[in-house]
Amino acid sequence: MLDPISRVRRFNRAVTSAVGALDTSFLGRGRPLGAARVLNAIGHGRSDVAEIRDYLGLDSGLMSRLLRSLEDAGLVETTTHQDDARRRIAKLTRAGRREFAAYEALSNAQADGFLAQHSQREALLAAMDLIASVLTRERVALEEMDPRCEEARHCLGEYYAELGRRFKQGFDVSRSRDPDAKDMRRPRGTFIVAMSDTLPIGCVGLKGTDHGYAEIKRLWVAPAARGLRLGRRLMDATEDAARELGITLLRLDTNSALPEAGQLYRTTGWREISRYNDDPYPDLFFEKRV
Amino acid sequence: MLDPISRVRRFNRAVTSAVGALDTSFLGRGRPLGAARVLNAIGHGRSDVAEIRDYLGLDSGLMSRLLRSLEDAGLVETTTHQDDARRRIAKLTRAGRREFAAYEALSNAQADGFLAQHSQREALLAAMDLIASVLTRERVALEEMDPRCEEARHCLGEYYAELGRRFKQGFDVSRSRDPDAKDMRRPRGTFIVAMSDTLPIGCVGLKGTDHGYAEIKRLWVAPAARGLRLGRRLMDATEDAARELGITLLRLDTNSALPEAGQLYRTTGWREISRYNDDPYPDLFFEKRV
DNA sequence: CATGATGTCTGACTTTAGTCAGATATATTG
DNA sequence: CAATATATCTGACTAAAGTCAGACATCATG
Repeated sequence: MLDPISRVRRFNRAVTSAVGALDTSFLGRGRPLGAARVLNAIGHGRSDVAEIRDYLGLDSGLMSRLLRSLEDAGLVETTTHQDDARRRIAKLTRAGRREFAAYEALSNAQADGFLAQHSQREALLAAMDLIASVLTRERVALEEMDPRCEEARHCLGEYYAELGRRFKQGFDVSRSRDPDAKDMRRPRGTFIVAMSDTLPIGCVGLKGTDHGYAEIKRLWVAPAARGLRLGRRLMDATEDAARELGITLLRLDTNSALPEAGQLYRTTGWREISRYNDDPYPDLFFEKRV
Repeated sequence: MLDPISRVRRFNRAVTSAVGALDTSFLGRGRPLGAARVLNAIGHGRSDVAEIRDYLGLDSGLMSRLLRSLEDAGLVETTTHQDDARRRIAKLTRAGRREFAAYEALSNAQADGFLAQHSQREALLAAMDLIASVLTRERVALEEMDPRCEEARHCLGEYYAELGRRFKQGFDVSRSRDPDAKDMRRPRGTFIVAMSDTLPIGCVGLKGTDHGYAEIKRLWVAPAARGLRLGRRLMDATEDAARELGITLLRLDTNSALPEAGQLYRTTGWREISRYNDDPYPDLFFEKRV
């Protein structure tokens, strides 16, 4: 009734019936669910037939027939892969794009309707982010990105906002030594964003310097993704990138108001060192040889 | 990407594939999903065939066949309803109870596994409660219960804990005028619990007095269910109950540290009056004629 | 270039879910 | 009691999803 397992199962029941409703709404366009799923997979940019089959978990015979039915309806055209004539590439036709847009509109309206049902939108969204992050934790992809791209800027914005909340004196990025974007791009360094599906949920920067070491900056994990050991994965990926770039010594600074970060560094081979810069915010300094 | 609708849709995708996995895990017991659902509905105490059919949204022909297949497998036996020989009552046999227990174990293990994936259990559970409450908002049932029952005690415990957090001076129930349970039972008064599936998510008490009015006490809505206008529904139900009991004048006290409550009373026809008791906690007093 | 692996397609099949039109027995109501 | 409504069941049907074996073209590799 009130024990944790019952609460999870209540959630499962609620969500199962909601998902059922979501599926049947797709049937409103007079197309079996299987065909609709293939159409939408193609619309979302998956073009390789084998990839779609894999993503949707379909038998190759079934996949072939579904694709054929979409072709017959004039929604999809297929060509052969240019490097491998066995593989097929599927693309939407003009009519297919129209149809896909209709499905998208349906999905968006549904999502919008769901949000409209609750006055505490932000709480609801945060809850959904958290659950989606846990469910898709196996599929979080770490991607190297330009620190100026939209995903990176989103992460950094959230990071600064959080420092502002957690530091007693607040946080003003212009007073901190804001790393130059080009120092966090290969070959000087790199910037890694953790993507869960389409949502950026964490980041870390590796900033090259001219002083014989590189610095780790901007390690951030979205509140919804904490507890999934994502910080450790981001740090591991950064160390791998550093080794690739021929960097052998890493440094970082942090603040004791962020105890979980200090804890992470201490348990992953970082050694506390004395202050090596004059940034006003940090009060803890670490070093690691990779 | 980061807009609210995309976040909802990311959640939908995550949950859809998880639900798919959940469904197929049910298939692990070599029984089609339809039959498994009927078996589980019976196991969870639904015995009236029409009720099961309605709950699962099945056609009567299909329901009949599924029931027959479970009977043939020796898992279910049916009898006719004693007051109405057209209706059938389904019960699990010993083998059926064993099979049901296996499904339950599967579901519990699954829920437990999900919880184990995240270190912030409470945050995860709160998020699930919130989403489940929004999804099942249409199906919240207001039920009159004994104020001493488990569901009621859970709500009251949460209510006191919340007052403790929100009142500057804290809250000690023994210093407040704790209503006698028998004053919140028919015919003196009543106690209503809002149930969402198996989870109590709100309550309100109607306490009879000997002074020509009845008092509304213990109005509480779970944090996960706020924003769904449940407070208003609970108040409406209490007024209905009062009318049924022949009560024409209602009073209540509250505290200005609970502004959403005061707001609710002011917009639903309550009139502020002067202090009518010596309880140390309230500082606002209302009255309504029904 | 022979051999085996891979990606796709086709035909033949099964299972599951669901629909619809009666048939049957029982209950309700004027 | 007659007429009507209700609950269940049965038979006949369809749609959708999925399975499996094998055909065929193409690719990779020794």
